[in-house]
Amino acid sequence: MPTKVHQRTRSDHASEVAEDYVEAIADAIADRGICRAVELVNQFGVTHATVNNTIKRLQRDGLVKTAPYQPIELTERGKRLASQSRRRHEIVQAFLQKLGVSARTAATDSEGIEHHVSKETLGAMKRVLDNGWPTG
Amino acid sequence: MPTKVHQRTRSDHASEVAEDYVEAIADAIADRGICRAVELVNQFGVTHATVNNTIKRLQRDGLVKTAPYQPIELTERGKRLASQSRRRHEIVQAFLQKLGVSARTAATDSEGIEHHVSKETLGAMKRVLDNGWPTG
DNA sequence: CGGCTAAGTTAGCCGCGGCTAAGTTTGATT
DNA sequence: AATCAAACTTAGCCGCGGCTAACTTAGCCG
Repeated sequence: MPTKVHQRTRSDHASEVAEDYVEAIADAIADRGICRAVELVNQFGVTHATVNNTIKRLQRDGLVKTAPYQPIELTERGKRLASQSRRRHEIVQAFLQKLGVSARTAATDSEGIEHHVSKETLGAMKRVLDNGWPTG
Repeated sequence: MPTKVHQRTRSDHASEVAEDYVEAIADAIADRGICRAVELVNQFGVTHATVNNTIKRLQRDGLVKTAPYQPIELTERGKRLASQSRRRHEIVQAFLQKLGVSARTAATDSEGIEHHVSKETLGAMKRVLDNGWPTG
């Protein structure tokens, strides 16, 4: 009876790594105009080879476009995912700080939490930021 | 210059899968006295083979003990991890509900979030549950 | 007791996200 | 123009957490 529907083909769902990468790429482009792989190497603390593999997956999945030895750019889908992720990230981080968590911890925890927050929960956090704590 | 905000020092941490498994095993033992692999198969919606592989890793890592065709038991370390995970899970879930999130969503989101909540953030959530919302 | 079924095991495969080691390209500086 | 260091690519490896397919064991029941 457990009806175990195996929905394996979840190619429409970007991984957490994908979200982290497009967010970082968008930030780099916003800050410095372009994004080079070495910036991701530094930011994520992984090797160049790993960044390369990941970028290839993101390109295959239609989130980034790049060519050998060229800077990394985002596709329209990539840009959409990046701004979505960034918005979630900002709301979670601000919410945690409003909760009384230190800025440093809020930054760390929001990194992990942002990928697991549903629309409903995000809305509840946003409401707090806009209107204060619930039920007076 | 290199920001290197991201910390790779999670080697001492059990994986999220490990935490989910020991939590489920502890629940099964609490509810029915023993835990059989088929319960994990049903609960996580994965195959028997996958449960087997995972249990082997957990045994290698000293979290569970079992023998062929025998029920799954927790080691002391496994029990400690389970109750820790369960406590985190409960606090996060209750906090989300207090935030105004539906029970259903709180259950889903807390599953993902619990693995990324630091001691400090958990403490802040607990404080809210005990003493109400912060700063008057 | 013999069979059958559910539970468990084993072997082998895959993609992701890591790594090292070695080679290639680029671009700045001399 | 030649060199050199930094950036990048490629090849090959690993462990995790999934899977299928095929097999073995346990235990219930006729």
